[in-house]
Amino acid sequence: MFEALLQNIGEKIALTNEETAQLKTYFTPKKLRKRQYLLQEGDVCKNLAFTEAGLLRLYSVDDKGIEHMLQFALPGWWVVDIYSFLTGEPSRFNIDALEDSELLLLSQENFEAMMAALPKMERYFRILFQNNIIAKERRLESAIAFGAEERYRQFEQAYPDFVQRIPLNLIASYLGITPETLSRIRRKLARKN
Amino acid sequence: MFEALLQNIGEKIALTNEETAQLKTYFTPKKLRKRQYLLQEGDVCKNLAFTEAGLLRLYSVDDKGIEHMLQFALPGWWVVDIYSFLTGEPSRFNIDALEDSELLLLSQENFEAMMAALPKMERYFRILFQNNIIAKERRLESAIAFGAEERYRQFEQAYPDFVQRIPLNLIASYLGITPETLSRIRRKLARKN
DNA sequence: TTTATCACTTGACATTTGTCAAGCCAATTT
DNA sequence: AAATTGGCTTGACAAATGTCAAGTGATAAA
Repeated sequence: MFEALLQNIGEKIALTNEETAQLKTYFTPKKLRKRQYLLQEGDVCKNLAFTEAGLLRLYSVDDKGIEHMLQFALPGWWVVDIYSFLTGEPSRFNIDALEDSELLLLSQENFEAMMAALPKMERYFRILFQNNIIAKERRLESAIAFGAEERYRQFEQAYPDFVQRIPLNLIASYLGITPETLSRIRRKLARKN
Repeated sequence: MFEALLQNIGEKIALTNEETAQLKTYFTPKKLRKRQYLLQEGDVCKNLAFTEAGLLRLYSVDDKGIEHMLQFALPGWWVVDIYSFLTGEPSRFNIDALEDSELLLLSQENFEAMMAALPKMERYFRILFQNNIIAKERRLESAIAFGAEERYRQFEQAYPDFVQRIPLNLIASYLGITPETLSRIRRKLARKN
């Protein structure tokens, strides 16, 4: 139930057995069915969510009803609308499950209690935020500096797991292109090899 | 010399006069001339840099020698290659001055000493990182969900100062379009009003 | 088992954006 | 003061990507 979370934390900081036992008390397990919402736009995002099993997506819907994938969350990944979480304002995003999933939820109250009780976790989250910034910088650079084909190649290289697990129409959206364009790119790349 | 920095910090946390005096000791002032590098690709980014006056840019250069603007820094903004700063690896980015500028530099060593001596600054930087993530999420969404014209309109709205201060060819690069396309978009928008 | 839906691909055509070249004007350098 | 460079715009054409429709096969629902 906590395997993926403890492994993720263990990669960044060392916790004693007592600390680990205490840490678990701050999290609330939650199961989602495929297509079930964790967060719906207009609601406040009240939890940080860690993915223990399954697959989630965070996306927005524009004026025309078109969905734009902004993030996927495989096991080992956190997913949250950080703006809504921090400000308490209603979110512009949706989070739902692409497969039946198991999450560990951390409310803001518990987040702060945990930080107070386990100051090592400040370091864990600072590293997490920093890694998040680095990943976003890479993705931003990809988005503005490269065409669709190169963005797909970089995506395949960075996230080989994703291409197996996630529908191509959602990957296309994540890359900012249409499914037709992605299909043509894949055909072209397949012919090159 | 520290006005913009202290104002920026004061917006997020409260420091006593003693703490403020101590804080200043961790920073090294630096002046850059227009076009002078702060960071050149291949070098390690050793400092967090706060912009007291002037204007900087952070950019990469691709295989074809084309520059891609990733960030601008007006007074009140920090600029750093966070990956290189944290890992000590050579940077893929460049930082230089678009105008004569004054910076306050914070080395990694001083960064950690300051955190130890002034734990309030953990909160300041956590808020900074969080705000950074939020801004990048907005920008990513803009990049993948909207066409060039809409991205320019959002940029104008979010950063009215930038359009006055920054050459249009650099803004075009930041938006992931060519100067010609930006020029046509501006002409079209001017005709709508 | 049958029907419906979803994911994916392909063709034909439209739109957006890029490339190249040229010209103008302001700013900078000599 | 003159020459050079940089910033910006515009025209003509090319390339990349989007849109719409149709078809196939797998998966899910009835």
